[in-house]
Amino acid sequence: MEPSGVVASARERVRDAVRGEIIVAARAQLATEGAGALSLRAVARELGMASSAVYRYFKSRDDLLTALIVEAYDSLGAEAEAAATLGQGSLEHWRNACRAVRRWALSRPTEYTLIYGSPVPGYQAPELTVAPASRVLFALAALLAEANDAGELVEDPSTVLPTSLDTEMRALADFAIPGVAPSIVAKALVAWNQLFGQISFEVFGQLHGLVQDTDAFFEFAIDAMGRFVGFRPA
Amino acid sequence: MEPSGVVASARERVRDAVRGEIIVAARAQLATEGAGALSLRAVARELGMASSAVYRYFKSRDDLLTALIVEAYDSLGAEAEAAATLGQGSLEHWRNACRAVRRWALSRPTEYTLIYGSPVPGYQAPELTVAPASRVLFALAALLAEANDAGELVEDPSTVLPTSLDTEMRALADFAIPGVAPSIVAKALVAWNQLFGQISFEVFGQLHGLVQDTDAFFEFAIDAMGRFVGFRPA
DNA sequence: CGCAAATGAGAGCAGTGCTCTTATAAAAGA
DNA sequence: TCTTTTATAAGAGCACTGCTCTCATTTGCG
Repeated sequence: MEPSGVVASARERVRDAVRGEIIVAARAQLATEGAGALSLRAVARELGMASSAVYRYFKSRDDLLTALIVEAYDSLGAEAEAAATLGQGSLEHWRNACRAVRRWALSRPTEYTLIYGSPVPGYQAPELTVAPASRVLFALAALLAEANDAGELVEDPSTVLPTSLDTEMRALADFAIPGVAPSIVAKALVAWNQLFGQISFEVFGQLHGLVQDTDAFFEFAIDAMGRFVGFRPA
Repeated sequence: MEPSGVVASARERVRDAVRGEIIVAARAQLATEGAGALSLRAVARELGMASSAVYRYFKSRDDLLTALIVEAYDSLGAEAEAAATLGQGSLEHWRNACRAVRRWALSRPTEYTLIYGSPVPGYQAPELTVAPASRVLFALAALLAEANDAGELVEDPSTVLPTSLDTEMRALADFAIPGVAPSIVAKALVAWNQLFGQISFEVFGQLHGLVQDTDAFFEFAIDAMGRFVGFRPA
């Protein structure tokens, strides 16, 4: 009999509870041990169950990893979405969104590593991770669209795109942020890469010895990149 | 007896040869299997020797990993250094250096992942990796210094730094690129993060479905960021 | 030539992901 | 209520991993 979906049977509820416990334990182990060192057996030990029992809930280690990845993407996406409407003016919205992403990354570094670091060896992200993975980008796109509607996005006429890129950016704009100029879309993508590049470098320790006041440097970067994209300062 | 260093004894030469063979086999396995899946036993099998014998040459798996990392850093550094003097004008030098980094990354993705992706679980980079890791950054710094000396670097007076960042960037400039304005140093670091952020996103597949013509997009980015830093177009 | 050092091979330990069979508990049907 | 079906748990086992030990062999140097 197919479960009705909304109303969960007693068995289903306890099953979901166990699933949740496994995920919690796995996340704890992830935080302490690191991404690829996530061991199903260790999680099982932690929970006092046989390793084989865990396979009733996750058919493979990658399956468990996927659950963690989806959770991380969703958590980060929610933070970014919430922050993208804070403050006054588009530039401040942009900055707050960036700050939210960084704050999340620094508070949950192993999970940031999981989703924005190198792919875990042998792991292939399944289809269902695509949607949650896009949330941050969509939040930034919405930000862009609002700024454009409010007239707070100025286009630099000296920015020229080659035709191939122009048509691509135009298509991208039509899909997600109608009305925004192709050159601004391209710049926004550049800024997006900058944002995650900088956060990754900070999380992965690549800034060590170069920059001490990472807070100030980050503020400088998001301000500069915000203006680069075309946000008009309030 | 300490080996004289320059002249290698017969034993030392064959030892170095075996070491080299192991590294080659390891790199091959790295390329096919991925970063964290590098197995000492597998490379031993490949070379037809017992796994325990490999431990005569590398005292741990991390030790072998370090050798690969150093080799990768040096290879990338050499490419960047060579490219940073190609072409006419600072902006073109900058662009060629960026192109070289990207070309290297795309041609050796697993090794790029090894050095710029998430740290391998449980692996702690030893001190001796610091120097080769800095080569790319130093190449870019030299580029900046030359551009500044040639008067091809213009400072945007509207760029203001907070005092803490100003002193830091000034100290950084004094150390590596004397004469370059603090605001330009900060912008160069932003551009550096952008460069590796974009390349990482491309290598890790995060650009999939967003940008098709990654070549054109990269050209746009390095041109835009080059101007952002202050390189005067030739 | 002989000796000491370097090397190779093998066994073994503790760990991993994963699969299989067997036992048990719980829900569903008669 | 009793039986049957189904989900879960447990354990053994396979093939693999990094790494350490011992023991035999080779090899180069004095």
